[in-house]
Amino acid sequence: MGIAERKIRQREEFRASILEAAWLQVLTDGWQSLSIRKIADAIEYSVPVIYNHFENKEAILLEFTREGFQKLAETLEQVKSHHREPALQLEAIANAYWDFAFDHKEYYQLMFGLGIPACERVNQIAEMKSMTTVMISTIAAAIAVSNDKQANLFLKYHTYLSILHGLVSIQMIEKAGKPDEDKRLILQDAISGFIKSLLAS
Amino acid sequence: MGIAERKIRQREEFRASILEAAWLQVLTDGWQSLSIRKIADAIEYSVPVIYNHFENKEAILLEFTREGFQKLAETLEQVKSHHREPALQLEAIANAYWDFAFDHKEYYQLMFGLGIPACERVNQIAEMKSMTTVMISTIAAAIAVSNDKQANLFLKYHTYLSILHGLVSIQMIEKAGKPDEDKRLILQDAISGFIKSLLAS
DNA sequence: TTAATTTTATTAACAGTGTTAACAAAAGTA
DNA sequence: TACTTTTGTTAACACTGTTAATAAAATTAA
Repeated sequence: MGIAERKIRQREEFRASILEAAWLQVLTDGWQSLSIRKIADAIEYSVPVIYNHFENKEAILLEFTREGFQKLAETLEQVKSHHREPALQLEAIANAYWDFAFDHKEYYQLMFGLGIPACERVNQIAEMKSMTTVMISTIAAAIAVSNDKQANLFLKYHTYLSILHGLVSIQMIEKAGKPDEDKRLILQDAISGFIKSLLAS
Repeated sequence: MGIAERKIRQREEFRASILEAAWLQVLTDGWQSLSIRKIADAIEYSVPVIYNHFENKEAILLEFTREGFQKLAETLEQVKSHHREPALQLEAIANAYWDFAFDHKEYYQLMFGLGIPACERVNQIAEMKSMTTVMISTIAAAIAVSNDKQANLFLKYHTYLSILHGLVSIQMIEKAGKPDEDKRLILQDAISGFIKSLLAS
């Protein structure tokens, strides 16, 4: 009796159609405004059927997060295989990572919990300038005593802030882990590398 | 007639009490679960009065974001003033930035739109391991051909990922700006710095 | 084919959310 | 005291995620 098999297949298809409708939603209006009701509407079923296939909304987002990491990993592996030297590989991976993030913004934001609300917010905040100013002026002073007085100030500032923010937010995602001392080590490592290359380049 | 003055003062106080109640909420349950109704409850007024002082919920969060950047800027300025050498200043600022982020998590998450949903999500995702593996293995290979074979692999991996994620997410926040080429330059700069220090240290 | 059972889908509700229109009460002014 | 303005409340609208009760359909057993 192929009935059981067909049923399983149909369930799978149904599940896929939910994800498809959900992803369309995400691509259209961002994952912030994804709603169970809109998905139900799109697939022309009532709301509770969705709960037969996913425990809750979070489970749907989790699915996309998984997909995202899988796609990213594939891409990085592929790109890596195009080179032999580790240095070139690291460079290629970095570029691919960057491209992935911007070619699949919705995935990336989901994967790393970027909440965007701040996006519109942050750009209308004068107070941010004070922070920027402290950093930029200090970097300017560093460049002034460095071996490369022509270094691009804004670029270096941007790199500095990005490193800091990256360290912090990755750390916040992996919330549990590591004692304080180990975390501080990572910070030391990244920043001393930046400073060294800033002064000596 | 001091009536007008008193009224202004009262309005100010009311506004402050809203923010106070809201902030208590944020500290208790995270900014995700801040709600106008809970604020109204806390200050023992009806909901719409809040809209006499803030255009909407976003405006309240914006206020906190502002506060956050102001506090951070103050801290960084202060810390900077304790040193003369730019290199030391950059290091001190980095440490202070780090401390601020973890001493005032709620502020930091608000300021940079960290959405936490992913926090619980990301830690239950096997697929992430593939990405991690690609990066770690490549860095291991790089260390193997470097001048410091004893370099801490996991630390270097963490730095690498943090730099990438930091670059991406800062870029996403400042969404508009800069042409593609300039952005790529920032990536190149940060990554080549990392690789150089990895190979030559 | 009919009867019993299991699976699947729907309606309707609960408990929240942000926001606002209509109205009542208090405070200030003439 | 009468009028005007400010301030506050009630009640609703339009959403959200989630679920209990129930109807309908599909499958199995007799």
